[in-house]
Amino acid sequence: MNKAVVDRLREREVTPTPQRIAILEHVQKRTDHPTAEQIYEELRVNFPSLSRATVYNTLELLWKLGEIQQLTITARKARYDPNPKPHHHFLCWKCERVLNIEVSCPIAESGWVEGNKVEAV
Amino acid sequence: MNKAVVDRLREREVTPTPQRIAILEHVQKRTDHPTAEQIYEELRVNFPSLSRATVYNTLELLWKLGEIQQLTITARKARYDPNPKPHHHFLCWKCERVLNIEVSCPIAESGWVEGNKVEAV
DNA sequence: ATCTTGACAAAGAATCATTCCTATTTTAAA
DNA sequence: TTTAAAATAGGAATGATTCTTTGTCAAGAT
Repeated sequence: MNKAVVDRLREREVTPTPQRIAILEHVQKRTDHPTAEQIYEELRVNFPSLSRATVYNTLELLWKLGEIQQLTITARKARYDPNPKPHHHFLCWKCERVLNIEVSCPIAESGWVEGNKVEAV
Repeated sequence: MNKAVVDRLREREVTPTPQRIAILEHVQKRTDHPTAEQIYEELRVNFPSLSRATVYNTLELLWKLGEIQQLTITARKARYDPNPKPHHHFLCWKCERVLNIEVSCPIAESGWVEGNKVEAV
């Protein structure tokens, strides 16, 4: 149980349920970019009653709150990143791993393109 | 029946079937970034025997051949672009349209990042 | 302390894009 | 033409995600 995570949820006026705390803590601990299914499988070990739907709903909620980021770098499955700030990624087509990459990008930095607000890169 | 398209397929040692010709011609004509389903629905009007599986297989084939590009900018459905060269896109979350954007990008231009070959941006 | 209300979660059904399978048709080469 | 290989049609299967229903829990009112 992580006080910082609990406080963060309260600030956003979201009930800090055990499920939400566990999911946010878990994503924040990871340095890879897990899928919803991977998060579900790993949390299930110590949280057997956890439901897949709760994982999907919570990831969506945390993304909407700006606590985490959803990546659509792969065609079928979404991936999640504990860093909500827009930044670039690299997907290896062989090993399927996703890496953060540092590249200066005028669009990510300005947050605008052709008059449209950029929510993600 | 477009001779340039037929020749292009022959060059790649791929049988220029009516289905493949129709699909490649169709994608090349479009300036938006259609999904496989959209391509299927539109071609079906004049090609009623066309199968969804053929559309999927052909788009995959044309992508592997480097004739078109598959985009994974949206989480669920792939989209296709007649321009096979890596370039950047903008997705509007309201209208779902995808636009090409011009932005100078060291990664797209060099084709490499941290020792890895970049196949798409 | 008990009751009520609303938010949350669990479980599994439903959905939808995509892939797979197989019988049939088409193509290209001999 | 005949024939073997390649390609297609049609529909079933798959898999990620969303939806629906039912049950549970917590906070405030009685």
